[in-house]
Amino acid sequence: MSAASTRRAETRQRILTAAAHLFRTHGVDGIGVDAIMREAGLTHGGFYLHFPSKEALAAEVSQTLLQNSAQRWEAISGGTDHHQALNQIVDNYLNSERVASGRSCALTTLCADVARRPQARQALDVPLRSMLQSLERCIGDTEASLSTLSLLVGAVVLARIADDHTLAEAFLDAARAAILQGNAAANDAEGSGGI
Amino acid sequence: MSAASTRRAETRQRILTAAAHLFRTHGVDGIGVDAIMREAGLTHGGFYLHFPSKEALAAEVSQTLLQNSAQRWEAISGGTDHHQALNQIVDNYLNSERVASGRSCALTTLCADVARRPQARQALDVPLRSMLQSLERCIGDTEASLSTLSLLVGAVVLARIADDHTLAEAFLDAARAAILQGNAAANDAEGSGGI
DNA sequence: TGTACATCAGTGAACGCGCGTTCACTGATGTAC
DNA sequence: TGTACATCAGTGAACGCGCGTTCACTGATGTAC
Repeated sequence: MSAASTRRAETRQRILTAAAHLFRTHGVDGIGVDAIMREAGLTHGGFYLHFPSKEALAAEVSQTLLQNSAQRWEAISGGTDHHQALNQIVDNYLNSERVASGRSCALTTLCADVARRPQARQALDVPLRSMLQSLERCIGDTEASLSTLSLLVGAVVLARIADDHTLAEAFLDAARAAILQGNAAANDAEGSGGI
Repeated sequence: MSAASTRRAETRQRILTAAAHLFRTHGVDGIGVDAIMREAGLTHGGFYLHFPSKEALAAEVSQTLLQNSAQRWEAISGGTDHHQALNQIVDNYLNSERVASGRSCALTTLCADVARRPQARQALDVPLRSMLQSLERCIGDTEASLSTLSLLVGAVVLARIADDHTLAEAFLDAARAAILQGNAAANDAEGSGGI
């Protein structure tokens, strides 16, 4: 039983991985179950042994992708150097190679698909709040963590939309500068207030 | 000829309007030519008298929607009171009713569709740069206008993704506060520097 | 250790359906006389 | 002003195709004796 169920879980994972890649590249409505199963090395008929529907798969893929981000942020923000943690999160998020190759955060690659799917939106609630919490741990302010996440997401979305590579980079650079400078200013204010 | 060509142009416009509504609601891949033509009060066969393909329609719809935004911003930012102009742009952009009803900026409703379509991305280049120019006229700094647009776009994208209405509003409110406070700080710095 | 059977992950044909696009046709409008 | 004809926007059937989902079947693996 154990060996069989392990193999089953591995197959399921292979489908999730293939779907994550193809959904991010083509959008949920831009790719079929058939293509996903082929990328996972299977035939389409077996899909329903692992997932009740394509919609359910879309929700689970979105959730899994964002959970991964959330866990990484939690690990990074767990240390003592909050400034360095924020730096690491921001640099990783705004990395232009990741953005250009379509491996940027699920919030930016699947935003439209998720916004239209109540099931997927609900599945993202927990990891999204977790990411906000990690940011808040770094920054120390709730409102600033909300606007910082917005800035990160918006910069990547715009970099993906921008037709010109230079403009795309400019969005990423401007966001990085705004976040780090904004946070430095907040630290200064806090520092001077303390003295 | 004039009356006929006017009617033709009106029909074309009706298709564009219907497509804008349905693409924003369901995504480009989530709605068919048939449904668009039905919403425009026509049958699907006539579509190709007005557009060479569905892809071309998607590009033109995206461009038209963003051109409208760009023109509004240009008009608003054309006045003398830059601070009030920025206020107006931001309040209009982050309006929670617009966001909730799916009538938010095309950059946030069609972002994924556009990012995947080179033709649409190219069509958005001019209006996107125009919006940045309008922001720069209000704010007076290139980098700040890039990060301000990112903040606006990101907040709306996240508000659309957020499953909880309270969280959605929080993203919009935090972005508004960050932009207006950031701009006030920049004005202060400029003022003190001048003296 | 070897055989018989049960389980069940995976296969691939088939389902009804909607897609994007084409095309022969219709019928209202505009022009020529 | 009235008639004959040309134009062309719009119709709707048809094209091949891929979609999401179902299901009878296969065949490898695991269990019982």
